[in-house]
Amino acid sequence: MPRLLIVEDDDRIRLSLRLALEDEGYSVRDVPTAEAGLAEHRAHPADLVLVDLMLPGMDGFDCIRAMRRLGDVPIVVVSARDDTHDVVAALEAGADDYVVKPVAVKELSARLRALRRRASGSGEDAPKVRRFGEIELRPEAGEVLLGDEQVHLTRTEFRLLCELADQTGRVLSRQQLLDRVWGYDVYGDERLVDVHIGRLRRKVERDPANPAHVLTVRGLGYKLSP
Amino acid sequence: MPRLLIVEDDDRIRLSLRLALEDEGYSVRDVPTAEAGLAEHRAHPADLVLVDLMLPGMDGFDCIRAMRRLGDVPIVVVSARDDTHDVVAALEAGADDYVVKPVAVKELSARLRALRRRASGSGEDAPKVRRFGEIELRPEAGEVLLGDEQVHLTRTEFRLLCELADQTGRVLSRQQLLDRVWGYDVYGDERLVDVHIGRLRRKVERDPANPAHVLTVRGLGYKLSP
DNA sequence: CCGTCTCGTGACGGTCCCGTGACGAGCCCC
DNA sequence: GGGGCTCGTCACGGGACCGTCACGAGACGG
Repeated sequence: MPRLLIVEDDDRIRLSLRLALEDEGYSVRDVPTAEAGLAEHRAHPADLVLVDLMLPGMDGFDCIRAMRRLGDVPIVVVSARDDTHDVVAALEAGADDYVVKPVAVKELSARLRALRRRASGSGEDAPKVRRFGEIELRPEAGEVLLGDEQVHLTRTEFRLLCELADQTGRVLSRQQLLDRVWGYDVYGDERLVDVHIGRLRRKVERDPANPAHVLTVRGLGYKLSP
Repeated sequence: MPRLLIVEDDDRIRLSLRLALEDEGYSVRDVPTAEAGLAEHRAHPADLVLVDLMLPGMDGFDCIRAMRRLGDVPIVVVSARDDTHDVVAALEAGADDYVVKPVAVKELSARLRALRRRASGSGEDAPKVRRFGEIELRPEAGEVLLGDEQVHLTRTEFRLLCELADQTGRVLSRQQLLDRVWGYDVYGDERLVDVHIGRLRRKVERDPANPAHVLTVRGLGYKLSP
């Protein structure tokens, strides 16, 4: 579930954007100021950021620049001002797109999709099926094979495995996994991750007590080793 | 000089776009039909494509889809129709952006720049692995290799090594290391650092008694030599 | 050469982290 | 409504890890 961060000071617009984009399948967080947006993005990096230009305190341009320094997350400006000068300035600051309020949700959603396609894939179509030793993951089919026999994973276990697989070899903290698997808005107990990791291991590891792929990195989180 | 292909049937608009974008530093080719555009792109692949939607013969949507099949060149639609339905359809077909005529050249140019930045830049960011002789440090994976075998570090040892690595060659005092590894608010015994340095050496040094990289600077602190 | 200071290291008790089993709630399909 | 499946919470136990201390070796200055 892609994570989207909305930075917009108008409560009504923020809420309506949030609802519309949640319908589109995004896990949304929204904040009313640039400062809060930066803090939020630092704590929970988003896959996409929507930012207004006219904000109290730090303005949208500075917000864009600051986020650019943090990473290359796609940024879309949603502004009331239909002015070439603003568009150019926002894009120069590091934004990827600029749409004018009032926005058609369908168009915004299409632009977000286009941007995500461009930002993530960079062209190469993924081989869709990934192997980790004896574990074979087929996201399309929703299947997992251990050796040559299929194992049944619950939805949560499956998504957990997918998220780990998307970042193979990299450590993901419990909080990151909560964000990605359970969604932004869930402030659950981090121990919840442990339980599902355990359940996942019992299904995809030959020796769950000594996992070969779903590894614990003590004090940091979990990772999937190739 | 980035190569830009313009597919636009209106001669006057095509020419003016061409001149404007040549001024912006693009090497421009222009054609009046989708068929010619595809042929041109096949013969001389462009870095960027501008496509009109209303074209005689094959229309812009088909042109976009056909180009998408050829590669992942960034495509910008330049259309007279300001209609959400068209925007969505164009983006779904594979376009990266959609601007409405008459276009402000400055804005178009800024959008092209933003798109090129995104399209090229998404090539992997630096691998972030650092080497110090036989010691290889992979912060993302939470791993450390000595030679080609992985050594297990505890969280504290790992952070300690990372902090030293961040300031390679510079001496860090015990207090600085306490601040960075254990946090500002911890007023622990400075000797604590010694203990962990020792433990670290036993794991990442071939001869812990005569360390080659994790060095003591008597009276000052420790440093990591490259 | 000797006293003092600094650093390395082994041992040990306490703490925190993680794995796991148990349990109840919600959900869906018979 | 019952049974199976999945999920989230909790508590417990074991072990990894940490911080402290003490002792000894080596470095440095006089």
